[in-house]
Amino acid sequence: MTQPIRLQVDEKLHLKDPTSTELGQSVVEQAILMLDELGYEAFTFRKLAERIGTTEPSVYRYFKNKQRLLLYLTSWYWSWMEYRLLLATVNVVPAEARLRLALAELTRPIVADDTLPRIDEAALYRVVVADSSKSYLHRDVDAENREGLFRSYKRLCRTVADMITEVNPGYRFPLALVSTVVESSHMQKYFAEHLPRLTEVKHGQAGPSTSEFLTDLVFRAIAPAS
Amino acid sequence: MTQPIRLQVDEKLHLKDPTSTELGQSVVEQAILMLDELGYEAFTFRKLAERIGTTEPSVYRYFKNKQRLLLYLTSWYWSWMEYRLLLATVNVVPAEARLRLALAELTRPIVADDTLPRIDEAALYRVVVADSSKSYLHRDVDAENREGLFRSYKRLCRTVADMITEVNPGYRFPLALVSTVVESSHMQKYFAEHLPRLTEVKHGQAGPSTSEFLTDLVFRAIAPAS
DNA sequence: TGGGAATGATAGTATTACTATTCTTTTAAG
DNA sequence: CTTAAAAGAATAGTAATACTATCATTCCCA
Repeated sequence: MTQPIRLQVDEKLHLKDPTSTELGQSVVEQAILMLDELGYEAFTFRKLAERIGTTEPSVYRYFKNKQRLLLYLTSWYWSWMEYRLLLATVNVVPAEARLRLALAELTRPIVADDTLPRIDEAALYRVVVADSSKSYLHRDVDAENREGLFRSYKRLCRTVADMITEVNPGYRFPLALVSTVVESSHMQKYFAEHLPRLTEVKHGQAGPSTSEFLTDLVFRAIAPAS
Repeated sequence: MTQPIRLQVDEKLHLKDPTSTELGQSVVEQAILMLDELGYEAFTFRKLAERIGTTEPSVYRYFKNKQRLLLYLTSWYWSWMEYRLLLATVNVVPAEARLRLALAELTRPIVADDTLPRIDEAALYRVVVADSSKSYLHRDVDAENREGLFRSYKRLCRTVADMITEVNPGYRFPLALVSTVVESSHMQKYFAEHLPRLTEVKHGQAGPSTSEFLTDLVFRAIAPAS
């Protein structure tokens, strides 16, 4: 059995550390499930409180509002992704092989496992696919960015961008390419399921995968001109 | 002076055609400006009604809700984009040149002009950049898709995907590539302005442009293996 | 045992999204 | 003209949401 891991997220993302109490853990655990079931718009702190048998203000004690809770969950997800990415590449030396493994981690759908206690990884993945962009597409981005709340996302992108630069130091857009790939990997999954005319990637059946598409895209993009 | 153009959008996007009355035109005109100023979340029909000197139910007479109004505006934008794209490529025969011109249209930021009466194109562009993904990232996508409300977006993607296939019939992911490019062109602009550590593209200053990044990306991606 | 901090519950408020109903104007027929 | 039907717009709601001020309880250390 693998060790349960604990990931750090920025303190400013919560008012009170939800991992420090039983109630806090329930809040995070059930928030993931309810966001997955209801979607971000229909999810409310009142419904969440009812479900875990507590009251609205108790939830507000942990998170300022639902937008911050979403940002907490996505930040946690990015940190977890970076951890998995480092784990997958730690013993690999050749730059191209490292990048290939990193891309495989970045673009592969998450299925359920139990490395993380009380976290439904598959549900969290679906929430990230459908709603992560809403954590920065709003009026307060600039203020939140000044507070450093997007650090884990930036760090992840930087890590992969550095791998690209190692493979081809002459490529001019490593960061833009990585952020495009990360967002596209979610988008293609969402399109395959809901707007299938926008992609060749298939939902839940045999067919070309997002991983194939994006891995091919990256290696062709950064290949030195021949 | 260029002819003012009129674009068709699906009838189901509105309850009553806003172009058919003075009030309807004001609703669309001011909605664009207010969405740009306030962002999608803070924008309400009440505020809009107040601004144009009418009442909430009068606005609801034209659009079912604010999500439909957003979808109307983005659909209109995609139709307009396709129109511009056809205009730019109509007299060009070589497949590669056509694709290059299409990508230039797709990825270039919109600046103000007066071809469209009562529409602030630059404001609409900013709204599309910041909020267009919210028109499909919600619970009702599947129902709205069944109603055909995403047709203009699909048609645009298909048009460009066909251009890619003409350049290289062997490329396996034309649609996925186009939807990635379209979304990325907005995202890179948004990141450049709000989260600049996620991209090499610069906001409002000299530096590599989104067009350069994405044009390079597409042509490298579809280049036949040498 | 008693005072303060931490936690939680009660009961609000302002705003939002939306609607049922009424009022007014326009139009069109007799 | 007159009047009746239809269309358009305004009034005045409601239920739900996002949050908060206040009050009550428990816990912990002195």
